[in-house]
Amino acid sequence: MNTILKLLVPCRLALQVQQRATRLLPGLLHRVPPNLTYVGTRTMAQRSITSFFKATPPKPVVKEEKSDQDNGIVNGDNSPGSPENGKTKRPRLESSDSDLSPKKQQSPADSKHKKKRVKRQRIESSGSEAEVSLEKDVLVANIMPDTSPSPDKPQIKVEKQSPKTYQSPKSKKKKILTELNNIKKSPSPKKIKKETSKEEAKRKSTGKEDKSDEKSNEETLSPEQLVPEAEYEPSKARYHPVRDACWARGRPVPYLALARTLELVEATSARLKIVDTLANYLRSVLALTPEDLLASVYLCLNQLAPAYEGLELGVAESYLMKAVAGSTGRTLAQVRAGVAREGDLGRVAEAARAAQRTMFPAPPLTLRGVFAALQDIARTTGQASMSKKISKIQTLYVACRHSEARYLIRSLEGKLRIGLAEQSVLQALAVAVTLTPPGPGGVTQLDASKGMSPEQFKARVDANALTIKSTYCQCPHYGRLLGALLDHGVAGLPQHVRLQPGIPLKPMLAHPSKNVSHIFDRFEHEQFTCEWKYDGERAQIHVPAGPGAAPDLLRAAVFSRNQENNTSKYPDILRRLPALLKGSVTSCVLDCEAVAYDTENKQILPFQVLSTRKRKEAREEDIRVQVCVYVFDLLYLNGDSTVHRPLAERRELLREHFQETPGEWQFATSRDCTSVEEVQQFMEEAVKNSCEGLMVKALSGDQARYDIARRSHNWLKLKKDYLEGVGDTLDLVVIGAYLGRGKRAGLYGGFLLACRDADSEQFQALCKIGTGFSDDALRSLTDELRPLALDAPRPYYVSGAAPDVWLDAAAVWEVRAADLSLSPAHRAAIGRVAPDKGISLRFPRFVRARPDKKPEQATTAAQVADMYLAQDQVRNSAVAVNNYDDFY
DNA sequence: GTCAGGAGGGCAC
DNA sequence: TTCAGACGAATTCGG
DNA sequence: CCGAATTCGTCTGAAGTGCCCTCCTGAC
Repeated sequence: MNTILKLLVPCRLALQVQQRATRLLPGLLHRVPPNLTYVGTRTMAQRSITSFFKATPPKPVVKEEKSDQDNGIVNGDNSPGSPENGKTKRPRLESSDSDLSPKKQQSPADSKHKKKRVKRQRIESSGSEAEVSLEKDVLVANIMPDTSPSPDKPQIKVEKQSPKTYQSPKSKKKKILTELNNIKKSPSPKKIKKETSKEEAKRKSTGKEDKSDEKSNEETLSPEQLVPEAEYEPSKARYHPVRDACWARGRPVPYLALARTLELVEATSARLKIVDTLANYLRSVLALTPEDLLASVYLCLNQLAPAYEGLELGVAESYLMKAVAGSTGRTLAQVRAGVAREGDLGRVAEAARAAQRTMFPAPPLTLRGVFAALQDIARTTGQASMSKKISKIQTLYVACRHSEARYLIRSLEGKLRIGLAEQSVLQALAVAVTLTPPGPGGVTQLDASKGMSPEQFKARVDANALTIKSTYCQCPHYGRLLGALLDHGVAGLPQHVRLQPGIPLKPMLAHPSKNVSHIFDRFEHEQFTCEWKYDGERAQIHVPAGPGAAPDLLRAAVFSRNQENNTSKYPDILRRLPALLKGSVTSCVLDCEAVAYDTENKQILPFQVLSTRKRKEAREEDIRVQVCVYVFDLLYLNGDSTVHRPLAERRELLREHFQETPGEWQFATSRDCTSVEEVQQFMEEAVKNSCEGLMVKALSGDQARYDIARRSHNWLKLKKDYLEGVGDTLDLVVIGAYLGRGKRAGLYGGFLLACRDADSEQFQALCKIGTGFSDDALRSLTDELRPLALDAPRPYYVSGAAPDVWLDAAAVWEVRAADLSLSPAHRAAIGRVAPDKGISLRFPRFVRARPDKKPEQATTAAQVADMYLAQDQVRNSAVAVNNYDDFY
């Protein structure tokens, strides 16, 4: 802490000096006449777009070196060409053409080595936490007096062994194949397809049928027959949902059961295996305690409720560190140091908990208890709520056993980081309900795969997964989904849970497209359309049906891309709804983009302006930033879902039933392009009109449906900064580093970059950067930069924030960005565009190191300011900016 | 007791 | 938002 | 024709800027 302060002081001083100096400058640079021309970005970038489209670059070549003259501002004309050389063949056919990609250069042996290394690390990491203490045994004994494990060793053994259920890909693959061959001959028709581990396959192949399955569904296990909680192992081969569970029928699921499941998932990287493990756990829940299914699923996903209910924990790392420190008798500094070392508060908390003895152990945690407590924490608001929250957290924390602490803390942090997310949970749910189907009469079958061939079983799982995912995408509400699943089974889902206005659905997303030929590859024989990609905020507008034939505008709602309820943010949009809806509309769901709009100059404003709008309970009379809503899709109309219709039809319905009002409601500008040139021209128009680029969508056929369950990224987006050699790149100096977390623990995970101010001889911090590095690059950059660590920043560093480690200015990196923005946080070019604001980068990413450049050759503050001012959006809104002084 | 500024959290992109 | 890595499925290659 | 190799799409978790909202803290 002290060191940080020491580091901060000189930096702050320098900053103050700098700020004072800039304040003395008249606001000359504040605004720029629109007729001014710049050597900077725009001209170059625009030209580059043209050249990009025109050139049909020959072959992917190793990136050309830039000439030193460009000084790293723009990679304009020396476009190295696109990797796909404009062919309209399917990419896969090109396999033998492109032989210079980095991946290819790596020998297969190398990559296998790499894989092995990673896997081994993962196994070790989860095996190493053998934190079984006597005290824990006591706790276990408390619940299951008759099965209390003998002290220490057996438990340790289990903890250490269990994660090894998978092997390196190579050996694994071979084994599986042999085993599968055996299975082909074996009479057992069990769920072979999913089995990936050697032992499982082996055991399967023995073909011993478990005849007591159905019977055991009826029986109730006595406590001594139960698996000890700490030894619960849902990754087990031939898992039996009742006999292998660690709790009895009707009893609350122990939180440790979930923690054990998550632990095994964390130790596994094979996705099928992860799904299998989670599915087994879910089968037990289905068979024994179905009322805990919802909480189980929510805890796996780190959610408390549907997003639109807006329930947030409001606690994150800093408060959690206090809680952990407080209840383990450590200082905050000790916990901080632990996190810096491990890169994960969860593990630090787990270790701290394990080292602690409790005189009177709290009763073991139940899953529903933890879930309820988390909801309770989230609902705690108002004065002194933080201390209440912390004490609630501490109550939970001191009751944790084994790995529970790790996952409890990570749940509170908001990220489990175990390689399990929504798609896998839904898949696991599908596997679980296929094997152990619920229904009106409860679970009657524990293993429904009996008598099915592997192919049949897989087909059944796939079908169920599609039903579940599709239902979920149209109604992302786990309460409803799981409720219907338990009551009616999978078959009853589509009937009981469906798309309805008022509940936001998952929106269609787009994949970045690096290259125009990608578009033509993807939509080879299909019609497609291009739409301008507006730089605003996704808005899903719902209008439910009223009592009569009229829409119920009072219950209309606006949802964000992540299903957050934004209704109170946009009273203006809701008021204007009647102008949009023609008389034929009784209910609808519209997919739109809300964009900041200057009504006087009829001009789109930058995203940064939109983001200054009030977020909650906005009153229309207070609104200063107007929005124009660009409608681009129709998902529901007059009681019927339209998501399965092709875009061409949806668009037609949209135009038929809705009407534009200039500056308020507009249909997204679109053109059904057929040639590269057409796309090129349309893209240029979009960029000139303050848009980010284009969205490309199939118009007809299967690909044109709004079908998130099958493919959530079915559209393509084309932005100028994706295109090789077109976007803005800068050459920046590394002046600091941040310690990595999670999978980057032990390495630098991010860096602080600066530009050079030639006038004041300073390095001014411009942005942080943390993406674009390959794992290897990050490793070698960390090694390379560690020796450059400084005790204090150089006097000529100017930065608003202090990195974990200051570095001597030596390395120069090429960095790509989408835009430049005015920044209250960074000091680059401060005073050159706005008196008290610097400039920063939007979406900065690492391109490559520039060992050929010295820090003195880095991009200068003046160039940064030029690049900022040369942006189309800034130029377009220059007039408007006068009216929005506050924003600039 | 009130109020302003700051820190932390969460959510857009 | 961007990006990279791992996996798994689909496709192509080669003996 | 079959197994090996290659490629592509999907899923996940690292990381970015910048804004508003909420709560805490310290000054008056």
